[in-house]
Amino acid sequence: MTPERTKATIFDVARRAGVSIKTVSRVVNNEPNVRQKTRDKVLRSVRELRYLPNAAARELGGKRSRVVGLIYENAQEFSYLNDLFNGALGICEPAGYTLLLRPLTLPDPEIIEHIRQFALNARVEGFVLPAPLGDLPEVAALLREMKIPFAAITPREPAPDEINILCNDEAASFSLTELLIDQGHRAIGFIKGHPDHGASAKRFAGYRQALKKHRLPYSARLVRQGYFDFDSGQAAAARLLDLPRAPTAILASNDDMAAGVIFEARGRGLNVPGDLSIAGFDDTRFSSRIWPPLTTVRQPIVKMAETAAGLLIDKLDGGDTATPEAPFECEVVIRESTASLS
Amino acid sequence: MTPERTKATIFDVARRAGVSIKTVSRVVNNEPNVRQKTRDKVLRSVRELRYLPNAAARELGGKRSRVVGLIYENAQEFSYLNDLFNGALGICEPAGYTLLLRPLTLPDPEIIEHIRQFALNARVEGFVLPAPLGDLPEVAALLREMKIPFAAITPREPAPDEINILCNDEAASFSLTELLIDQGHRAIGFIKGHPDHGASAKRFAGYRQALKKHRLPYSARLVRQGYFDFDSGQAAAARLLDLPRAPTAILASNDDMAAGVIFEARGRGLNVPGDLSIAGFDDTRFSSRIWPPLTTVRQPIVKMAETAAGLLIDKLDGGDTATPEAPFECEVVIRESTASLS
DNA sequence: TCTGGCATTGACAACGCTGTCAGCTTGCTG
DNA sequence: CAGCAAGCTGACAGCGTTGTCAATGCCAGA
Repeated sequence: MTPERTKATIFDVARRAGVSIKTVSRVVNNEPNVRQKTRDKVLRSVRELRYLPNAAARELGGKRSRVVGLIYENAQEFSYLNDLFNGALGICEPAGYTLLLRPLTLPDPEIIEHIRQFALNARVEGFVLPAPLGDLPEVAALLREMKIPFAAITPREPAPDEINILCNDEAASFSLTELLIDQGHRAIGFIKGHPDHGASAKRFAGYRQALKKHRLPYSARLVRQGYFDFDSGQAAAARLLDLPRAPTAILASNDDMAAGVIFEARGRGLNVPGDLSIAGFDDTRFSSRIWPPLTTVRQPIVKMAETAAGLLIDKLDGGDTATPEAPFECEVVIRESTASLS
Repeated sequence: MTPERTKATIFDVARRAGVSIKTVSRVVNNEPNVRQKTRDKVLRSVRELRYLPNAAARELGGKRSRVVGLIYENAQEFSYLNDLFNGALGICEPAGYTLLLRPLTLPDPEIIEHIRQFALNARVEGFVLPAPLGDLPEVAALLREMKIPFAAITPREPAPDEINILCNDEAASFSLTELLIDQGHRAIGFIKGHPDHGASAKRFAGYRQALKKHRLPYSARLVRQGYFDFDSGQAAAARLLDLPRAPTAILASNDDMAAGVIFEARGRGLNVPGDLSIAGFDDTRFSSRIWPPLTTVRQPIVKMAETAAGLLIDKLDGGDTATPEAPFECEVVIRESTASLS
């Protein structure tokens, strides 16, 4: 085989296979109406010449950029983003799609303009929108106006006609709360997540349901608003621990805040979990690495991202209507930050 | 102004400005030899029509993809990656370049093939190579063979003819060690970083220099090999703390390992920093959020990434030879994980 | 005024693919 | 065995830029 001096084009492949470039195009794009024998000839030629379609020419001729955009909130937990990105990339790459990231700092008064610019500049054909972006009505409106489909990951309200990836946050929160109740805790503090995230309400709902099931009184003074960041978790913990009859367990709506709670507890010389049990959500990279390792809930984020990207690409490739997916299952991970009330 | 039904092309701009498309092209690409008056006319037309050059056509016609690739090790600290990405993106976007990420899981026997595929598929014009990728000779060889320039961030050996972004790791390590010595520590353990990273050797060198300056004996038994991950840090700490005359301070070559040391110390019921002072490197997101907050060294990663991307783009745009940059300054961040020997 | 030479501008052919549409095959029906 | 539909294939015109090269404009110096 002669070392290719220059990259092979569709013409080279066609000549070698003894067909027209159009037929090569059909084969490469998996279009129907090509005889199997012809298809084989072309594929062999493609392989022998290591033919790689020129993406620019493809886009110019065919109006398809094969670019998927992933917009995310810059403040998000990194391991979450990492899983998200790896999951989506793992699907996009083999499918011949390019995955482009676009961080956003929320709240952003110019968010619409930023997304519009990104979509235009990068010729994005479809978006993956992790929480909380799938919940912003102006974003959904913009994408609808631009006729760009999207896959929302854990939105509060599933968007009609779009792809929605859900997980059973509520059930997981229920289980986690139940675990604490089983361990003998009666005064269980709860730190809510950012109100813009759909997950926040669900996690809170699970907490209330568990209390109800076990006939424990719900007390608003044991519930504080947090914003998913370490500092808000710490602040909320401080106020909970200042309470006359402080909780013996605190459930934070994510691990960042739970880490803040641990930090606050340690600062007060409290023993975790001896004096205070703490649990979070998300199972971030550090959840198992802080002391004590955190009891938490793990979402199958990689799989969720894979599914989001996969369904989106199906849609872009003109596949059938996206099938409504069953919610993904979360898993409670029990570690040392929670213990029976002694 | 009529609402543009369809996106404006270079022809529309040319017609409106009363010039040829070639002249529009020249103006848009900032080429010389266009009269100022003509330039203004064209620019006005561009603005009025909201003209955005079609990237695909540009690439097809001009052979320039304006894609910069960022290859990174998937196991890397997320906040490091995040800073890296945000820094590079902040430069690429306004410059009209697309930044594409490509995670790699090291060690990877097929790394060359993976990078080659990525470069080919994504038509990458230049790479940003954070440590340890800038140190792998086969990667450098591949990129040279493919004639793709790159910017290496903190490589062990600056690559000749390429862009190298350095920082004074050694001096920072020296300062940190000196800090511990000043606090009265005499038996200072050191956990080395991954041998593939250029920074590892430099950090170790700074440690030895500080000992030397203060006439403290260097003892190999106080030095352990780590690999930049939490577990190796914990394991190394375990062996150091098992020593007959255990160190009263441990310097880990990064924060992940330092977190492992804290974890191990806590597991043994040691008080940090009362019984053991601990310091790390990198100032990751969690460094200040674990208990106790970690004394560490902060690298200006965002700036380093910006510089890397900036110089790379200059090179791709046919700018002059990249000026050799002075190393970036690291900053010692003193927190509560270190204290005077009581 | 004329000329050479540089600055400025434009005409037109790539670039490598996909969409359209027409033409050729094939297999089946009557 | 004609006739027709469906299956298969190819010719060719875009797609929106940039590169090349020729044409024109302009100015200083002869």
